[in-house]
Amino acid sequence: MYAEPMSLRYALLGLLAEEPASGYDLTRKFERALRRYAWHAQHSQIYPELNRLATDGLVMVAAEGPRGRRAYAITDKGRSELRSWMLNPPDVFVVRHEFVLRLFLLSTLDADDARAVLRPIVEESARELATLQDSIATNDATTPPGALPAFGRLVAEYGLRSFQTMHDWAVWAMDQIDRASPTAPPDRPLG
Amino acid sequence: MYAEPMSLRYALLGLLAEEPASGYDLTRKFERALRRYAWHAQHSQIYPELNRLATDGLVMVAAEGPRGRRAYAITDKGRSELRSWMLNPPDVFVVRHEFVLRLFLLSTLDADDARAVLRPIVEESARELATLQDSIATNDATTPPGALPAFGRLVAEYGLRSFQTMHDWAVWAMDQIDRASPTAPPDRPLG
DNA sequence: TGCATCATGTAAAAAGTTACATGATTAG
DNA sequence: CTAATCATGTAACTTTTTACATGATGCA
Repeated sequence: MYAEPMSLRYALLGLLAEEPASGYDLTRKFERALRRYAWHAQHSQIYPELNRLATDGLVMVAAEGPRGRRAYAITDKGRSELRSWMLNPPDVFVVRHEFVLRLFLLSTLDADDARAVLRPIVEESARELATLQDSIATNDATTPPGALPAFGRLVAEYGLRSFQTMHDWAVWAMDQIDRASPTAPPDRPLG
Repeated sequence: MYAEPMSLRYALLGLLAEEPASGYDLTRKFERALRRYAWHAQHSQIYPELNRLATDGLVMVAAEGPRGRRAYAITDKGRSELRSWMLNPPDVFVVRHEFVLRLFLLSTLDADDARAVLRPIVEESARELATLQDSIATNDATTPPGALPAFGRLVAEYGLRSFQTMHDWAVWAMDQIDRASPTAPPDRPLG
């Protein structure tokens, strides 16, 4: 009876609920913050959608700047639509995760190829983890001790834990493969 | 210079690398196994793609059955294309995860609404976790002890750890919100 | 003055979803 | 005999990507 996907619409509404932004700003937020974890959208999709949101009265032009810049702000109507979307999650979430798809297909490779796929995952997730840990530490240090943690902190924690999980899993998986079919004779100490 | 996404193509190739299957079988595999974790595709997308894969010589009709059923098998060419795709991951993976998007937007809600969003996550991830743990235990029990673990086991482990992470995080997040703004006066024991 | 970045759009093509359409086989 | 499931397709529509297109501002 009803459709209700259109996550892009709510992603934009959500970002504008945090603070007013232009299409250009929003494009950068997707690229920098959302893309690797949650959702992506190009500017060619964002600008038309902002215009539709404005037509529907969910956002409004809050300020104009140089080079035709238009900063949008969410309206009360927009805020209420966003809230109702947030409080009514679907039964199954849309998931499209090429990394996990590749995990599923690891079984099509032999042990050496599988190791070659896993190795960079171990390395990159370790790097990613360190970066995140660092930026969280910096953030926590600047927050007054004992004060309420900002919501952004919750997302950061989720990202941190997810990378930790990925890293630990990849190390474990490598080990499983090594046990099943060692490349070289294991360098076993005496005893 | 080159495009190279078309993950659906490789998802199909990968599933067919495990065992021959019909479009109908593949549709069910997406629905049952891949959809919640990695990727989804409808039969209306699968059938045309299988025909294209056959035209390109990456798969072939291996068997015909009742009701016009056609079981496809991967060819050597298909296997080699799949391998090269697997060994050449992109710099950034395609990610589209409505659940995580909603996490990002949690900051647009007040504490009560945020709790209302998190509560079902805690409950559902716990259920999911129990189901997965169960099916892994059953699987591990039927596998000869000390034998090489099948690759499917690696994916199952990843799923398990991911749900555990989600669950633990959601519990932690609820607690953080409670600390910042308790709903009712905390039922604090004397002392 | 020239280059990077800011800033917004549209058009064409590809990918994905929903709806329409049809028929065979099998188990109860 | 009839309902569920197996089985494959196409059409219309929506969403997303890639490419085309243009110009202003600020900094070195």
